[in-house]
Amino acid sequence: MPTITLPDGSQRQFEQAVTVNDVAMSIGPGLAKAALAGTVNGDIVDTSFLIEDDVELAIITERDDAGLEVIRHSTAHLMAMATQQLFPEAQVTIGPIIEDGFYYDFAYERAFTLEDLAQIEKRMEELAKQDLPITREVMSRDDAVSLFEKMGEKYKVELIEAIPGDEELSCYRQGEFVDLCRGPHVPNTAKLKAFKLTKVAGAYWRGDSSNAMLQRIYGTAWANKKALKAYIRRIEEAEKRDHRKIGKKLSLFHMQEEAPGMVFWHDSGWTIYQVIEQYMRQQQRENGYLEIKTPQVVDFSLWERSGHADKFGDDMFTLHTEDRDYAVKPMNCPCHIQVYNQGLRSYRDLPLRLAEFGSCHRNEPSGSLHGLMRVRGFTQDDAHIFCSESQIQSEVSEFIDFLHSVYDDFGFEEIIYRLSTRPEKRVGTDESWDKAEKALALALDNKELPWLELPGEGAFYGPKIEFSLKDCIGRVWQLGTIQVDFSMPGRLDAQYVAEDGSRQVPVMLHRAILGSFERFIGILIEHYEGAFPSWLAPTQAVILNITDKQAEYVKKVEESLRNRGFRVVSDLRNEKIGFKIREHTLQKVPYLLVIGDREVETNNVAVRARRGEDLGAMSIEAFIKLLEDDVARRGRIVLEA
RNA sequence: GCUCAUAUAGCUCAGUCGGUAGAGCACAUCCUUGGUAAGGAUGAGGUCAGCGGUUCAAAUCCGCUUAUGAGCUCCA
Repeated sequence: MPTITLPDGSQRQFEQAVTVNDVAMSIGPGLAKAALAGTVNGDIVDTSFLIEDDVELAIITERDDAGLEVIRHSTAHLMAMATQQLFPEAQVTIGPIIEDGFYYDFAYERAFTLEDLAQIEKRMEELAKQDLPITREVMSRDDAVSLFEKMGEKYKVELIEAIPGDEELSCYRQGEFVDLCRGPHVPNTAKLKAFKLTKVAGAYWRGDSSNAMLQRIYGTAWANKKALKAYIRRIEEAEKRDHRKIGKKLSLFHMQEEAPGMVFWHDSGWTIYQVIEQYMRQQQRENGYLEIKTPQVVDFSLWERSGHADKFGDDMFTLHTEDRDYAVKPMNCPCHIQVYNQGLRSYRDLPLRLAEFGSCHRNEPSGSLHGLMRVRGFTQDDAHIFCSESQIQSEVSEFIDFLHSVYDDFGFEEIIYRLSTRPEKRVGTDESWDKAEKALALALDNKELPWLELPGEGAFYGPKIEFSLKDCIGRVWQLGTIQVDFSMPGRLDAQYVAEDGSRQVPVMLHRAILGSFERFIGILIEHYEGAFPSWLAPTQAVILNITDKQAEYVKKVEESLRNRGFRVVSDLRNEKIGFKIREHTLQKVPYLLVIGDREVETNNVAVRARRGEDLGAMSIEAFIKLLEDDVARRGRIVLEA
């Protein structure tokens, strides 16, 4: 005689065991129709789940996030069913949900084409309309193995065999399609009303590049057609932020076939780059860093000693002269240790923070190149902090504060924090690793930052924190990082004299805030959709004449703004004012100063802000003040008073 | 690096069945001097990513190479 407590606290009693669906029905037939799943004491279950004891129950519908996840998961099954009907030779593997959708990996003799996708989607629509009931059955692991063996699903068998022998497994069946799955699923295929297959791509079995390549079909699924349409529109809008498109439109940079993965910066893009570099230089100076500059081409033997040649030799660009082999540096750290090693260091010198805008080259795999986000030639705002173990904690903590103040200036709010911990192959004692990981975790916790642990993802020489941001379509890119290194200083003979006169090996913290200028600017372009705040905008204001008569006055205004250090140009072309305004608005210039006879007579400028608002006529001095304030604000988000 | 797709004028793109290319914008010249998102006319501009093959004939079909895109792997 179960008593069921609903989310609003109300209770219902039943004479005998009931399913989630029965309970929903007892509340109302509308709810029963809308029910996709339930949560029983916090665990998500099918609507067919039989409740025998007193429980807390919530009915899940498409309005719950969990309901949407169930829909997506069931849509993945629907796709697998449709695919196997059309391509009986295709074997199923895994089909999880992802952000906004799902995918399913198939083993098939050839790649699916876009025509195949359209066909699969059509079959899915048909199957959904058939309103096939989706049923759950439980079986032993061995029964499951023989079932899928009989069906010739060898990947599925491999998956099941990895599960402990005594565990019970569940299978879901719809029509003649069966799949091993934890569930839950929607009660019938008619609940799947709004989906679309989006792309097809190869993906390695179990994510291992030495395994076979499977065919992955991606799809998106929503509660209804309206939400699906809204999603598609959202993606289309997001794609307009693509830094490659905006970079071209605003002529910030370009790349070309002769230098894959290398950036040709145009004057506008280089202006942004330079503003950022000068800003970082200033910030570093204020935060106790010493700026240095080290060579880009260094004898290969240094990379052998540092361990880079061994681990990353293939990714390094090398040069050969008659008698020597060199490498173009892929990282700055070995060079920074060379600077550290000049002269005998004392514990009194620590922490020593050496910074460099270090130009690095890495021969990244061709398939991984991506606009400015992943390039082969880039410049890092790199620095290495040489310190004692006892200084790690405070250095990491100070660094995170520094990073936040920089990100605030760029208006970044949604930072993803990740802590990568010890990998299997590593150097250093467990004791050091314990200490370093704890120091990093504590630094994050002390600032109450939400972070995710990536076990085993640390570098071989030490754990690291990654600070990442998302691009316009949600891909995550690492910008900042701080990494503890127990290995390299020792390998390259860095030492200091401790209080007791003994020689000690310093700990090295690798750290970057922007990461690389290239990637950072890529993210920045997408963040601002090309509409840079005044301090970064390549051109801060354009001065426009209405007719030739005002040309002289325009030049005068231009000169007085230039003299105050602003980046301004005048547009004296023989075009209508509306035409010029349109053009510079599309170029996302923050301020347009319109000069007609009225402004010349009153010695004013008429100011139009980028969004189209008319700030009215003002004196040149008043505009200078306005722009100065705007520049001083940087990209900080100003809360409305 | 792997799978699939793509590559046509400076940019965005069209080009049917194989018959040696077209639009809009941009650019140049001229007219127009116009008050807040496109004034008008005329003109120039490409041997269709590169190499090879099939064919009387290739932007179009086939192969290779390069680059780009999406995803996978990788990312010190």
